[in-house]
Amino acid sequence: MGRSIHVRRPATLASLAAELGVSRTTVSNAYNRPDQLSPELRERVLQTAERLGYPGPDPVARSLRTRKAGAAGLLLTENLSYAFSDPGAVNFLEGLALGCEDAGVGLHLVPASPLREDVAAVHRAGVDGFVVYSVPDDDPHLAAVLSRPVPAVVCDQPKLDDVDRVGIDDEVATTKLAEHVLGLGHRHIGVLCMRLGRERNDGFVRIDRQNSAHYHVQQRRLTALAKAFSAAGVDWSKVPVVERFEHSSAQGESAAAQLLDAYPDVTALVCTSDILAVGALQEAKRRGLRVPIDLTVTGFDGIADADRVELTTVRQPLKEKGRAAAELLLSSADRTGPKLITLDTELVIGATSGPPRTAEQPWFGP
Amino acid sequence: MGRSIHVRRPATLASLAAELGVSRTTVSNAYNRPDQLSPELRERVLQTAERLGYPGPDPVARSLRTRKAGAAGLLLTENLSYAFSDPGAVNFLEGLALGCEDAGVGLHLVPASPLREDVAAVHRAGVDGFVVYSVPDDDPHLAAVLSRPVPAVVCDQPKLDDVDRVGIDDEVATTKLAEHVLGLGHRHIGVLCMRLGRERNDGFVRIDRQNSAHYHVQQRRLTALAKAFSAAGVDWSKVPVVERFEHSSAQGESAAAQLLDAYPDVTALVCTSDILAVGALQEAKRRGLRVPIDLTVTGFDGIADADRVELTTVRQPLKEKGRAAAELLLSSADRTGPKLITLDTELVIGATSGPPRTAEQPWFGP
DNA sequence: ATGAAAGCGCTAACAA
DNA sequence: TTGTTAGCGCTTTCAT
Repeated sequence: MGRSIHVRRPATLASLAAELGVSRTTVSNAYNRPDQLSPELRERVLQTAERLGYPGPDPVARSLRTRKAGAAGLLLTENLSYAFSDPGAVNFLEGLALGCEDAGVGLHLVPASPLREDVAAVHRAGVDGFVVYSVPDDDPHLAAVLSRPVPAVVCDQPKLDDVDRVGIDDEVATTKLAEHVLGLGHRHIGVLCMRLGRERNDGFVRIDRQNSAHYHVQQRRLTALAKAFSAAGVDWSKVPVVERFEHSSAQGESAAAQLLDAYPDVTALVCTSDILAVGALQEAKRRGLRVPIDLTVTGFDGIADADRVELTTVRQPLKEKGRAAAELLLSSADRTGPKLITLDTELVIGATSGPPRTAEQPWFGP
Repeated sequence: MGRSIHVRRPATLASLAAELGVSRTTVSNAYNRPDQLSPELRERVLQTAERLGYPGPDPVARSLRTRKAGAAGLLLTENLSYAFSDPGAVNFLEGLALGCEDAGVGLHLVPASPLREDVAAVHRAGVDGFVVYSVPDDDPHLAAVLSRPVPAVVCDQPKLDDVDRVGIDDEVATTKLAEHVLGLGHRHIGVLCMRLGRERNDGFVRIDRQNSAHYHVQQRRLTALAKAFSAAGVDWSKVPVVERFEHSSAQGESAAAQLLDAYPDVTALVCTSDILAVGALQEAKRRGLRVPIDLTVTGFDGIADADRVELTTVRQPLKEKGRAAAELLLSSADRTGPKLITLDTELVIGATSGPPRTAEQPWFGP
């Protein structure tokens, strides 16, 4: 299998046709429409191709001609490697890959680093459509995707009226969770959330920032919490909310520390992601707080680690979301109006939530 | 951002040029060489583009012209979703994605399902090169990749003389591991390995199959074990080796069961992957075998789960392998001969290996 | 069953 | 600074 043969692209479909003394159509047919020519001729074409080192029709030229790239683009708001390091993203992508594979189309991960505003990569991608995974509404890469004359499907966020989307009902899910925590009796609650905007803001979040968040999912979760808490008589403006730019359990740890330092009377930590919650559990452990006796911790997503630590959380069908996104994208040609797919979620009550230790509910410790 | 504007691709670079009364070069320059024309003209071009709904130069046409796709292809031997479900693959891909992103090139996952021999997907991919991740030497997709006039880099396997490769020294690593197990005193050893060929063969493996394996990595590990065991006086032909086609801990479990049922006197299970080893540990637990007192279990790879269960294993730098593969591929233009990168491995002695409990070698515990 | 003609949309010399 | 000229390599009516 010598690579040295291919030093310079030598043969083309045209040169092969010339060599054979047939038309280019015939050679093309030999590859694309075997039934359109005699088996003998086809064999002769293929043999000569082999001899000349002709590697078959050039995919790019073919794409240009057919206006089909045979690939779906994927846009992430994070570094590309996030696709393989964040458990939620990995699950989503597994489903997406499944869907693409079934349809025989490739999955083109676009190198849209959030650092350099390299929108060019979006324009350079030879794809038939894009899946956009959870980006802020002001992401320039998103704008670039939407400016391209190919269909797009958004997963989770942002909510765009005229673009297909697959997601969950964050309000319903969050409300269920909030009611669970409130139902346990918690009234001193702290919240840990993921980034709300493209600029780094590690720390407490005021109401105005919550309301102007560019990450719709986080915003909706906070809004739902605010609503549920208020309904239970908790003054949302007094509920501490700590934001973290990076999504890692280490950041969850530090966020929990920051919150508990400032609000030691908090009895429950509601986290808008499992990763953050896992970090919060670490921090609780470090402080000698027993979960859920001294502190209730909840997450969101339902990743494998959540199961492992028996986290109380909302499980969402990440893999199915990926599949649905693929199907939505690949069927978008048959449709006219935008379509929205909302998948179900499930409240999972684990071992990390319990009633608070209050004066009313005295607890006789070890 | 109405998508309805783009019902039919209306504007092209040429039509835009015509509208503006300038040449196509000028429009092209407005996008690709801003310094080659006056800012005012450029602005006028961009404005008119906006007005006409011209989405910028078509990426495919540009690729055809420039002979650059701006993407690296990835070929897996498994379903595409394997890239996101196998921990080892995920780690490798994280590194690969990192490397691609740094270079600003996309990562095109090729839908090369092992079921349908859909080699066409390889031919359809508009990429500047391929990374081939751990495939058998007789994989038709691999042949398709090598037939294309673009560079290729193989990760791990197969070993091809004239193709760049990044891998580890499986023989050295396996030998270290074998010597550790032998050094503990084990002489009744069983082996669990991954698939050795493209056809399913779940069960015991005879020598001839070991020697004719198409998965070089597995083969080399077995060979190294054979050599080390023989040197220690263990008759390799009597060492039971169980193969599993699917790579999952459930399969590791059943493989361990199969082996222990037939060879109850085995005191150590050497597994050629951590995943299999994790399954073996499960099975040991199910049988009430204490590890490492009743049974020693070792793995290979160094995935996160291995740490979690304190597995004795060989840690290989999976992420770095990905990075190295990207760098190798993206620099292959500057090189002439094929290049081989061999990364270091580390023997990690965890809590799953210990001396055997035998009559001949009484052991005085801690 | 095969061939001729006509581009797909773009960029890169080179010239002006 | 801008335009002219030539393709990149292929597929696809339509005619033979």
